[in-house]
Amino acid sequence: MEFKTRIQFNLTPSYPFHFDGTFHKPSHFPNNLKLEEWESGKYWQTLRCGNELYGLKLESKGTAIKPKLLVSIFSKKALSKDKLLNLKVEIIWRFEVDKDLKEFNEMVKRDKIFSPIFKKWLGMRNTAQYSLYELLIIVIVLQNATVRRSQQMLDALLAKYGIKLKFDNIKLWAIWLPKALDKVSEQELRDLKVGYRAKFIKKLSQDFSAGKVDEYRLRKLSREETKKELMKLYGIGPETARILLFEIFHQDDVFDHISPWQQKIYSMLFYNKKLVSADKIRKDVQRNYGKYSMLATHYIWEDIFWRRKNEHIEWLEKEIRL
DNA sequence: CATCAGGGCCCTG
DNA sequence: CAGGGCCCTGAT
Repeated sequence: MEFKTRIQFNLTPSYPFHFDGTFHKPSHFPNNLKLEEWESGKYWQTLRCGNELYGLKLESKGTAIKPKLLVSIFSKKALSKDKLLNLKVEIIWRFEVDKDLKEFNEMVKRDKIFSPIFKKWLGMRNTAQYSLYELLIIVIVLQNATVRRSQQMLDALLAKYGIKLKFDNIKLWAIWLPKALDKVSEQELRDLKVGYRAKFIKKLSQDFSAGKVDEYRLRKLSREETKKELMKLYGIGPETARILLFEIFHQDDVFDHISPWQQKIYSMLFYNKKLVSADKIRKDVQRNYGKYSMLATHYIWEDIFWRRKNEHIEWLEKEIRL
């Protein structure tokens, strides 16, 4: 499928703004059938907004003092005014274009250990690249699996049910709509070697297809209410809910659940020690960064994965099991 | 060749 | 609320 119709507009992000830190998250696992593409100053992804699919391209324009985003939206046919307005609102929300980082930046400027890292990524946002359903699929293939296996599962699912979209001379994949799995049996999903996750994917897709989950309503709830609603979903426990709260609902303080593999990486990052108790890590991070505990951790976390692109970090390689 | 844990969650007792 | 089971893979 190719989208050739294009409409462009500019957005002015709140200052300061860090384009590359915002639109490339090196800690995310790379599967082969790509959902997004990035190079310095440019970013492409397929974009789900309601039941519609678009191609999205973002480019860094303007200057460091006056940052600007050039947004290009590719679609099958010309967009109505309403849809365009909706998309603008959605893009601003998803990528935190308007985020007020003043208080956060003031706080981390005084950080005794990590202020250089916060300075380096000044203006970075935590983005919601995906719709709730899309990220649910991704986090489910992450559960109880090594990175390589997660890649295999997502690739297999995309190859069978995904949509290959060409726009701006680039080919990317998009995750199917929930209703596309209406007539797909649990066994057919199992045949893609997703194991017991087939049941999760099937049930979740049914619930979304039946309109039982309203992402836009959840955005308006408090953190605790949203978490409660998410945990009701079949296959969604505390860890998955935490990821969703941060990466979809922009809750900056969800540093409550620390899994064993994260504990090992945090121990090295924060203390340069092999293993610090999860309880101590949680208390220290919450005390140091308060309502920005997850956002602050996100900066430090992504920074080490950026460094990994150019240097070999022995202890990290050991923790990233392929 | 077997055995086992892994970017968790569900279900049972 | 603790513990077993779950799918499949690659590591040992």
